[in-house]
Amino acid sequence: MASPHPLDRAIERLASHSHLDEDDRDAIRALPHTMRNLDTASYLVREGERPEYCCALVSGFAYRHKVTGDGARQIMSIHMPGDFIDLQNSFLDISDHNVQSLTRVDAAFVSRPAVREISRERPNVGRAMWTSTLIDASIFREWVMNVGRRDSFSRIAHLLCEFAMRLQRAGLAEAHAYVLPMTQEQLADAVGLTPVHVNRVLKELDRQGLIVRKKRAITIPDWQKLLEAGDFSSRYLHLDQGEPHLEAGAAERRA
Amino acid sequence: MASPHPLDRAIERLASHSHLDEDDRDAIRALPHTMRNLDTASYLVREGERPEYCCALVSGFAYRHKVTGDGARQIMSIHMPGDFIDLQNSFLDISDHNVQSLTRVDAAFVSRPAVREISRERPNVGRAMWTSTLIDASIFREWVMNVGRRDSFSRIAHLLCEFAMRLQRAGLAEAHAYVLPMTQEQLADAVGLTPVHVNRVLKELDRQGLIVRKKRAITIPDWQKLLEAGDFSSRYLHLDQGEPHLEAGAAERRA
DNA sequence: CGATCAATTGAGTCTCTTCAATACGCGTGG
DNA sequence: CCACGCGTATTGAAGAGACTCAATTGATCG
Repeated sequence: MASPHPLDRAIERLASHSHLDEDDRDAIRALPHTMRNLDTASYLVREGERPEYCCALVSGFAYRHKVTGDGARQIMSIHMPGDFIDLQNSFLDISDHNVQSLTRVDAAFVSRPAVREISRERPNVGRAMWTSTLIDASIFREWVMNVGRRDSFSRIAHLLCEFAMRLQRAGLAEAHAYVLPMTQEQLADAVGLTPVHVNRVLKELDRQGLIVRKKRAITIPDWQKLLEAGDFSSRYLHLDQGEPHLEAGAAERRA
Repeated sequence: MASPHPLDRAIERLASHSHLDEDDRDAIRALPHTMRNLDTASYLVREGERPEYCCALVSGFAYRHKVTGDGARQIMSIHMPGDFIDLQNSFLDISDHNVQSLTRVDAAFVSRPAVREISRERPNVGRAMWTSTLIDASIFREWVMNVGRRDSFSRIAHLLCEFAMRLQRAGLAEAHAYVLPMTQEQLADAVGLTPVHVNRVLKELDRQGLIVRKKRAITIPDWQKLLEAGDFSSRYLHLDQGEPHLEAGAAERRA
């Protein structure tokens, strides 16, 4: 057991869906990187720029977003410690969106060429990174549906479920109690609603006993009920991914 | 110049953003595959199933979609000849969405193991495929924004622009005149509106002279005006991708 | 020439937005 | 320690965009 390395959490995340042997892990740890501590609302990536680095979140939260021609913002994903944020950009030349920190953040910046090289030299690593971007894409698809076809109530419930589930999987919180690291305005931009309406829906979720709020801390008294309210199924998170001996049935049952 | 091969169009698509040498192309052509001709509305992939094949569209159109708990459908992308449809699934075990044909379709089915093998054995091919899924993901992000933050008018205009642009890039139609291969109901499911409202918006786009309709054939008299109406910028399609000697400025200028 | 599916149109309704005011929480400076 | 300021959250009232329901037209096909 080596001493803790800033990329360990990210490595574990990759390993949770794709096989990595000890050499692969060491190769990732050996990736030249610079650690940076960033203030809230710092840009990690800017739309239209040519990113030179991929980065992995070590602590803190970040979000991906775009802005329409008339200034409306849409958040397309939220990221937490252990997430690689910019594998997207490792092979795309010009960034098509922004990534900004939601809180203070520690991030490890790895140069693009280094990422490209490791993904070529170490097939396991390349595959793990590809898989990771495929799971991200699956989450985008779910968000398209969330924003396109669910009403405000389930839309917000759904986001709360996803966040809970992912935090738990990452070992960062219990699924039934966590702190949502964003303002209601940001929440609104994530679900395609106005902050005012988000406020009312949160109040209603609370009133119906689906969540309990204390500032931004959320407690979920009855997970099952929130899942139903949010029309949430974790399939799109591909949590069972990479457990080859699991029959399809087992994955089904997990709901 | 070999005789035409069903995968040629897909190969050209990959090569348009990632370098492939003659050996790489031959390797793709040599991929064992079965051609299938499918009726309209056939499933190419089903949510919850364990896909055994990746497929490339040779002719016809298809779409990706999911269905909410109460039966509302959301289309998350539309695919055309030359698109690899299921690289997504090459490394994800359980499909998180459906893919269904929009028209009659010819598709080349390649086994998952074969795809995984070629992507490992031939780094150029692996990289091209990865890049292709990254571009798909970029399109999903744009759709999140389209559905989340644009009103019905620009939302539909945006979709019409995207489709025009992609058809043109694929050499399947002129950008200013093409046939939209879907019903208004499907269009509605793609933009998160009702068919009734889509009908009204199309009528309005027509009335304002942004499009001319003759059945499902669309003509665009003034491309610039439609771009503006749809708040459309092609950046997210990453068309300039893989032209390494282009400075950032050139990409900027393309709008 | 029905039968069927897609497109179109009208009328009334509802979710979510907009505008606007107020309350709350927290850090800063006096 | 309190006052002020600012960002965030909350609440009310009115309006608008999109939906629902329902009927009609049009196109295609056996």
